[in-house]
Amino acid sequence: MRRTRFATDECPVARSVEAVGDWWSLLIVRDAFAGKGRFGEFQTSLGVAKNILTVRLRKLVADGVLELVPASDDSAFKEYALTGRGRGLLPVIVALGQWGCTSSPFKPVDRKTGKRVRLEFRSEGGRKLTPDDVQLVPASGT
Amino acid sequence: MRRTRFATDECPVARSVEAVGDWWSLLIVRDAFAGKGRFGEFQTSLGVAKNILTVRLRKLVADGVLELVPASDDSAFKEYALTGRGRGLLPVIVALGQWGCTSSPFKPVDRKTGKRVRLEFRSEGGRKLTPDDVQLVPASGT
DNA sequence: CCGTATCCATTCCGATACTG
DNA sequence: CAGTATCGGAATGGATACGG
Repeated sequence: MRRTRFATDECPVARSVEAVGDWWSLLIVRDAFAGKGRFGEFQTSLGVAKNILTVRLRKLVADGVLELVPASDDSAFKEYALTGRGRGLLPVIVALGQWGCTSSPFKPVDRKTGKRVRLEFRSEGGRKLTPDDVQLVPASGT
Repeated sequence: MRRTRFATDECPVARSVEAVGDWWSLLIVRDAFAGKGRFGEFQTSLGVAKNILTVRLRKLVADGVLELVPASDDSAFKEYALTGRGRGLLPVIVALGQWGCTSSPFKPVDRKTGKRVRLEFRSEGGRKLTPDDVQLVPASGT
């Protein structure tokens, strides 16, 4: 029963971990943000075995991260599209990307201006904080 | 040779994925941010098998996320502490936490004011953006 | 207390072959 | 193109026993 435990873990990080499943899922989500939606696109992009991809996609759909929609170009097929919940994962992707390195094949930009976007910590007052300004405290709701 | 491929992947997300390894590592990092540092603390907190924990800690140290430092209370033992690189993972943890849910055993606060901190997308001009305002574009460096 | 070493079950992953 | 089915190898994970 390995890591099923995480699904009911009280920590949202752990539950996110469980929901997204494994890293394949996250890379699929990354590709989805990059505009990919077809089974073959994911398969080519990730080089993952097709059976694994099938399982991952199914899980992502079951978890409400992706949904199957009619393909835009060819009505005979379906496409995988991010749900609202799925789009909520963008900060995770961007945070990983920012941590990974600077030069990236995918960069986040403002949809309107096309300018570079970054993830920042902001206090309630709106003040920009560095990671060192931030600490994780044990709890007390919200 | 499974997923070793990711280590040389050009995408920083994929490389982060490889560096952090698996979800255990991320949960260890989460605990480290929460002030934990001793082997036993991780072991108790995560309920992970000790041999697995050993491997994960070793990998995190090798990847420069954690480092071994003399224990503060008992000089006979060592503690695992986040490196600068490791502290850079905080946005990832917080992003996962924000996505996971609202009520959390760990919340990020401003170290100085104690007030709630959130991760936000900001354009270069400083304007706050929603995830829907942001798109991932294929590349062109930095 | 802090690991290491071993054993075993489960799972993951990749390759391949096959269907519609 | 979009999967499904099966197979074997590798890695993960848990439990336990052992040593510094």
